[in-house]
Amino acid sequence: MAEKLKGETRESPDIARTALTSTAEAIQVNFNALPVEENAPDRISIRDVAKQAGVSIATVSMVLNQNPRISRGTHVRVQRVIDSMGYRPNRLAQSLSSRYTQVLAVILPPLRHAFADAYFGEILSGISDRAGKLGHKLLIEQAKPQYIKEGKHIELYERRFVDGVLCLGFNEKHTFLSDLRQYPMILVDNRFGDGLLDFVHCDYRMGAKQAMNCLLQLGHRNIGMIYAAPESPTARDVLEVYTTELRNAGIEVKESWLADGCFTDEGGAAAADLLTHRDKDITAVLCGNDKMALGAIRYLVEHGRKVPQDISVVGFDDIQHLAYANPSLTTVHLPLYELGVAACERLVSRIRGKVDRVADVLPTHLVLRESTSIVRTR
Amino acid sequence: MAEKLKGETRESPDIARTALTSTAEAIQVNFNALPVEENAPDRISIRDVAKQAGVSIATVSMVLNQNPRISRGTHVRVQRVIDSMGYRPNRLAQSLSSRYTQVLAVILPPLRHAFADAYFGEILSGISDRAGKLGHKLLIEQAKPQYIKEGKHIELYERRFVDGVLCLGFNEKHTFLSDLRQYPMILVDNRFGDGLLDFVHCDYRMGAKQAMNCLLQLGHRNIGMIYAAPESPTARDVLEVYTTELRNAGIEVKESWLADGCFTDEGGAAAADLLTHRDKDITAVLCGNDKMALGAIRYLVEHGRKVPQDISVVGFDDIQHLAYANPSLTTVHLPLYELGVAACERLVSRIRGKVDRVADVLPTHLVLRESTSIVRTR
DNA sequence: ATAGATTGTTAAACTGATTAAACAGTTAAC
DNA sequence: GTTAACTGTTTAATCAGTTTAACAATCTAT
Repeated sequence: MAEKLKGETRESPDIARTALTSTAEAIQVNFNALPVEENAPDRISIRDVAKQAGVSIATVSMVLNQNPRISRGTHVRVQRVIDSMGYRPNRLAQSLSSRYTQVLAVILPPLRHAFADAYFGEILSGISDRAGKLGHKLLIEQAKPQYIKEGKHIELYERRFVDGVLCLGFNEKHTFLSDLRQYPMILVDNRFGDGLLDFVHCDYRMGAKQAMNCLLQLGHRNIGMIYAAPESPTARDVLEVYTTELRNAGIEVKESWLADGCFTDEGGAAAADLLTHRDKDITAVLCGNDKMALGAIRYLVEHGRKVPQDISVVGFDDIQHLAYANPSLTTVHLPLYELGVAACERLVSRIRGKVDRVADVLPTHLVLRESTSIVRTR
Repeated sequence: MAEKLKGETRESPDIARTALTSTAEAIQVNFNALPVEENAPDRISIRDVAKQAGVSIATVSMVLNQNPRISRGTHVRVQRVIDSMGYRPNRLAQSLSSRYTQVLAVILPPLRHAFADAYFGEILSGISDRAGKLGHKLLIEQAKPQYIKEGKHIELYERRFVDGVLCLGFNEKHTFLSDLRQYPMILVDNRFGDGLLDFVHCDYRMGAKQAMNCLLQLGHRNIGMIYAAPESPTARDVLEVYTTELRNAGIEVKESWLADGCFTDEGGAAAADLLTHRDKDITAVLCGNDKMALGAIRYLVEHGRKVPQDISVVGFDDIQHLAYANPSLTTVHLPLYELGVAACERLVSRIRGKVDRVADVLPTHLVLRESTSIVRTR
């Protein structure tokens, strides 16, 4: 782009004009003062390269895109010019004509600390790494109510900001997701009941089974559960397996063993409060995520119950630095980084039309640490 | 790029042509079968709107951009057509001709958990909120060595991905930053010694003064410091004020009172180990950030030293959920969210040419909690 | 009545790439 | 010795907007 040049060629005649006409000078002068681009580096376009290399712009474009119809010799010759001129194709122009933007969006829920969240962060890491390798950029958005109301999520596609979208931390209650059904989109770590949305999620059933297995093997029979977001299919998976596994062990779940912890630290503490007051015999608690598990442990310890001696706690997620917690947390490891990688990978495949339905489930495993122990015999 | 797709469109006609020589029908049929975009919603362009409204595309464009030269009547009439057709301008085309992309990039350091970091997260929240309000999108990048080596950070501007860049978590050692000097860029929460880069940072000198004031008033005289990244000007600010304040109180800093904690939890623990072994008389420790403070507290508690009874600890940052820690952390509150807001605001001003140098410093304040107490008299 | 200024709209150039179709120049086949 | 096929390159259309300069219509002043 030759803004600089344009600015100059435009400027001089105008100044001349205002000087002569002697009316509205101030306006004209001001108007011209603004677009003066101090330091716009002269952009090199494909035309400049073509001229320099003595070929047509089509040839340069084909060299750029490794089109096999270009001969070896021409390729080398043009590439040399490209390198020597330091030419970099304008990707706005590329995207405008080529159908692809090479940009993906990640949409996060409107939580105050969504950007500082260990769970999202780990997934994002995976997404970011893979997107980089696949030559895609990442746009980050937060789905605030206003944002959805204004249809900004649809604009993402319609105005050609992105080729596809990854949705983190949403569930069936977030109906705006179905607005995106017709576009490449992947629901990350959840699924929609109607099966109409592409998704990639961790195997929460497997994880729940592993956790329950552990607790049952340690002799626990009165096992509470701090769940969250029962409108989320994956969260329901855990609840269901929890119930089933207890029943298989000949234990009937009591209503009083369940409490909602809202996925937060404080919620976990409050839920632990509720559970321990409703049923003094609970010797173990399965938590829907690590944050709630930590909150529960904090509450329990602060109220004189030793973990794991008095009560065992199992989490879900395996958030990184919690290995240092005291006691360190026994938890179901969710492959969140890999989840991000897979989601990104699949989304790009969808965009390129290589697959037309994505429904992946990634295996989990239990990490046995200090917050669980064999049940205390009374 | 779309190797697969491209491959297909090229391949099929070739096959058809070699199979049936004289009939062009096969070619036509195949050719037409491929580009059938399953779900490509017929994009509405400015031309469609112009036709429908019975005006030229220039007029539609001017209505879109609220150009005052369009009469009230025409504006209303065209706007009605725009709304009824659900037209949304293609922003690739807009950006291609209008000089602005309305996209900003945030570059994070290549730390493994940069995306899950409370410090970055808080700043990012501020940036994201303000960017949204200013009508800008956010691109997130991590400055891995390879990324810099390939000049991707420069490509961000040269290929017109963004109008400006916000750099978080970097310091003078990151020389690649000077590559961006000629473009709109803001260094967030740090500055460059040479004063050539725009920046917005917290007032670390003020914060350090507040922290030292607190500890000295509580009677502490043997005050250690767990610092990090001495190559960072703002980190040096803290070190300097720490020294100055002690000296002003008639205390000479000992070499053994200083330890590098690398800004991490584990580093903080290791540094606490070092400090307490090198000088048993230390009764307080000032930490360069909350993570190190937490690590230090963890180490101290695990090794039988009570906080704050035996030793006081002050942090820096005021990371959100640490208010719940036990003991809760006395710390210097950095206005990180506001920092993000300010940085974004300033960057956009720079891009629009409204300012040509940014150098803002935001005030801090001390949050007194449980990890500090009056010095124990022996 | 006519020149000059004002206002609102449009034609056309421009942004910087991709790509289908056309077109030369060789080579192989009949 | 044509005709046909293949190669490699270019022409020209296209993507979807913005913006300048031109223009017609109306209003004002002489």
